[in-house]
Amino acid sequence: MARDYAEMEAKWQKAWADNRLNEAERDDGKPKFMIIFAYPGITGFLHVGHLRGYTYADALGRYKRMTGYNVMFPVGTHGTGNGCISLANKIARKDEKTVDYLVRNGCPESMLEELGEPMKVVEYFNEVYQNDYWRRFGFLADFRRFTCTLYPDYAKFIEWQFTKLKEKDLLIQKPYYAPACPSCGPVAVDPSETDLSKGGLAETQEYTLLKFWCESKQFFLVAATLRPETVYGQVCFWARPDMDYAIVSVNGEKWVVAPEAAEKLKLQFDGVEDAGTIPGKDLIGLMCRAPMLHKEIPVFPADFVDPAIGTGLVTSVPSDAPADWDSLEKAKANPDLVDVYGISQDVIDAVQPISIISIKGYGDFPAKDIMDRMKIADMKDPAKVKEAMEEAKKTVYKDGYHMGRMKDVCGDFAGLSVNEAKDKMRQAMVDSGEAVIFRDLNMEVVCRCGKTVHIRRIDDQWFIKYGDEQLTADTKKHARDMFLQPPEFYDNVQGTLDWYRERACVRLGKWLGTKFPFDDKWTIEAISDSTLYPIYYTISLYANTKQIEADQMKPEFFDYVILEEGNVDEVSASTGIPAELLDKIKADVHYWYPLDINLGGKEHMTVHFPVFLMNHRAILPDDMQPKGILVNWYVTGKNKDKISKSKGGAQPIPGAVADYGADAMRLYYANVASMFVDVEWDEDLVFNYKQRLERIVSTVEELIASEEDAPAGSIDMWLLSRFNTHLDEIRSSMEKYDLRQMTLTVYFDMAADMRWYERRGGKNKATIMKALRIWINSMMPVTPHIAEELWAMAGFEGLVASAQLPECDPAAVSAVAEYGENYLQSVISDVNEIRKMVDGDVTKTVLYTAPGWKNAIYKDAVAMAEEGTLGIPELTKKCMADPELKKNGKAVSDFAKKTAIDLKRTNLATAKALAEMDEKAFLVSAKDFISAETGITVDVAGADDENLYDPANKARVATPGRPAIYLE
RNA sequence: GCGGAAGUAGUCGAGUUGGCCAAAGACGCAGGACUUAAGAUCCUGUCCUUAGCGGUUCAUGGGUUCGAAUCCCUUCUUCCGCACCA
Repeated sequence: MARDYAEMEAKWQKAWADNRLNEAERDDGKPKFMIIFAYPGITGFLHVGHLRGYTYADALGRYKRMTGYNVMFPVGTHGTGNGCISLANKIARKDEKTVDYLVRNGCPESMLEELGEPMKVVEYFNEVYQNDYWRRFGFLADFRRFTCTLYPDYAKFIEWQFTKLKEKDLLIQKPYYAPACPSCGPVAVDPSETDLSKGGLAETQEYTLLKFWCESKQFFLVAATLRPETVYGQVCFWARPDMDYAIVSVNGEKWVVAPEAAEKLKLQFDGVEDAGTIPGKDLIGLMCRAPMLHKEIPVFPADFVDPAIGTGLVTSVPSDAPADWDSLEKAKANPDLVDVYGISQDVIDAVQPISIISIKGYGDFPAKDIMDRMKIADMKDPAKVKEAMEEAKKTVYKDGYHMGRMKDVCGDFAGLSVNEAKDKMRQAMVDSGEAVIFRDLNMEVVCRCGKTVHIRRIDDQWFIKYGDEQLTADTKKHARDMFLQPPEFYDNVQGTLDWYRERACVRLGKWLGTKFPFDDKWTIEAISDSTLYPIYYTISLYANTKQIEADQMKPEFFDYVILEEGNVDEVSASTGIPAELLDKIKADVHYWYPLDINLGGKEHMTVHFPVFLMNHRAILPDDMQPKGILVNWYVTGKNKDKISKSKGGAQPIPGAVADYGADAMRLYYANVASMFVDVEWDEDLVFNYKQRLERIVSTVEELIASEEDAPAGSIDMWLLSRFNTHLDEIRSSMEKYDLRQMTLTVYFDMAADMRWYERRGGKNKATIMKALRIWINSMMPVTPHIAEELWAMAGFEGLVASAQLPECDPAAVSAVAEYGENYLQSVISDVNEIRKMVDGDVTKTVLYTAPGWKNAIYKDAVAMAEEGTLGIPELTKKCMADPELKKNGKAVSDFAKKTAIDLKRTNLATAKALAEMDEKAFLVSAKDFISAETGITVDVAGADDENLYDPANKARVATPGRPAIYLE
């Protein structure tokens, strides 16, 4: 059936908008429900994966609407940071990939000129997100309340928030080391490489700079190490003879380091100045005094030293560093030491590895052991050797760190475990002035702008004090009392909250965002301005409709409407906002808040959600704390990666909606898996959902169109019982926000029931309309457009989007009616099962229902089970007391035993239904149906019947609920 | 390393307060119906065995229990977070 989904969807979306169903207005007489999804950062076009979470939010909101709630579902975007700037820059310089990406996603070429300007990028994507994604998917979001973190009124809110944090002593200043680009300022180094063109996997490492005094030259050779605990094993020093080193003056001392390192030092230490250069070859052969060890060691040449890492000078600990062991062996064998550098053989011979750490499973020299074990000496391919050496280094470091113990040669530190010694020894050397701490990236990192990123010290950095004990304790307590899904998040968040310390909250340099209210050289960074914002949706409406202006939104305004502090006339006087309006806004804020659900992807679990909770706890009173957080997992690409926005693998959203329809995609998201697992994007699967929906649509269409009507019978009771039961299931699933279970009920179970009803010849018009009323209404949250279409077709009143889901009618629920059909299905299934085993054609079957005495026992057993007195001896005793039963002796006691055991494990309602059922009458009435289903003649008989036709003596095995079957 | 999660049939995935679980649903596959236009629809089947019985399963090996996919421990494997990144 060809159906123009786009047109149909647009029609209903317009109807919703015309009826203003999406607009959230305070209604003091009605319970409210406020749900948001964590607004997306503006980073370009979104992909089909993002819509997963957003769709959940809309579906939950719609469900709440149809169960009596006044719902607010606002949306917004997050533009803070440098994403938009870097995107605009790339567009401005006509970066080919970027332009191609934009065009492919439907950006008109004419827009490209304008988009070189960051704020234009923001404006453009604000429209794209709202129109091409959220409206297109049929979200009943209150677009009037849309806000963006770069709006001037939003900035006022953030300023107020920071004023509050400061008042509560939660803002502090201290020095801070951050990766920074010389022109763009601090950048984020992470695998997504949002800010970078290279090096997203780099880690910041804390090196210990060791100072080696060189008496003859009166300067320090400065080596960087990650293993300060190995200083007692130093035997020599490595420098590159083929490069020039820089001499810098640091607080009056002269340090020799690689030129790259000199630049880095300037970023992290004060008073670093250039003081000349020295050729590397001039360093070879010098003697220098090793820190802590206090021994003179010689400088040897080495070609493995990389000037870009650390200081470009390396201290040698052959016992525990495979590279050092290897290099030392080579160096000693190198005649240049004597011939070229004039080092005396005595000095060379004196360089012997010192055993300093004992590790279980290793000998005196772990570095040598690991190389022997890995047979590195036998390797020929240089690339393989390099890889193996890297591996060897890691292994020996790891084992040493966890199992190693310092040996006696290690002075005061002897006997300590390596991980203890590491910190203590570093601290000791720092205290004695022999070492300083230096931070460096472990690989090259290049900013989007093309410059190399280094670690830089930033003084007077502002932090939010998330480590505050009281705040942490209060937040943890609240997190125990609220709704958090999935359960492991509920547990983990406690630990995450504990682990939070200070967090840098402002940035220098070119960033989009709100200026820091206490010093406008800083810009508030992206996470810190997106923690309290849901409450702002209750206010944004007034700014968006120009009822208030940004510059009227002074701190006292927020104090009044949010915290109910201050005097309305004074606030009105100072802001120029009428008192009535102030009170109206205040009433709105307190009607809608607290937030009921904040829904976001799993990436928010350790960052956004905890700070969201902490900021609420820090600033708002008890009755405004968030009530729930729902975390959704991702839609991933084929290779299990998160579908990457930048890599452009996924289909653009508008194309996907056009292909499958918004409802099919919504159903796909809701039903394909639990919220809490990743799913792989699979177009075929989406197509399947589309087909399933179409099948449901045509089923409903046919039911509505059918002219037939028939009197109601047992199958009608069955259908209404089932559908009313489903209503309860839907409600209990949604109680837990379990959309998957809910959609399973609505789109699978109910569809199957409807089919069975038709198959059983159900044709009662009134029953059908009652069932459709329930069914179509149940489809509204997830597939609203199709529900609307069917609702209209069935002639129901108004829009289903504003209809209320019927309550389950307990009078319609009948265990007996439901049991009958299950019974029938299992009889048919048994007949088929047995027929499969029989050779030759089957023409006839006889179904024997259980004899009266078995039914009598069963009834007794059920009655006893209801009273809770059922047991094998009790039941047997009771049976034997009956003279009629006693005649059957052993058969009775066996059956009583079996019945008692069975009943203990079956559902009592089912058992009762069976006990009340007249099986024989039921089977007689269903005879024709069974016959039609199986294609064979059916006879029904009771095992007690006189002149029973029972050639195979089957009737004796019949039990209640399980007729015996004979085939011929 | 630290912390967390998870391993279920050909596949994706339910089921994890222990019992009604040979284990939902979907997909795939096989047979049939309808038809020969459809990535259509509808039935039936899909661990082994078998007149519906029974047997053996839920990464692995052990344990607790009258009873375990579900609880405890071994081992193996996979995934995720670890901070200034939304």
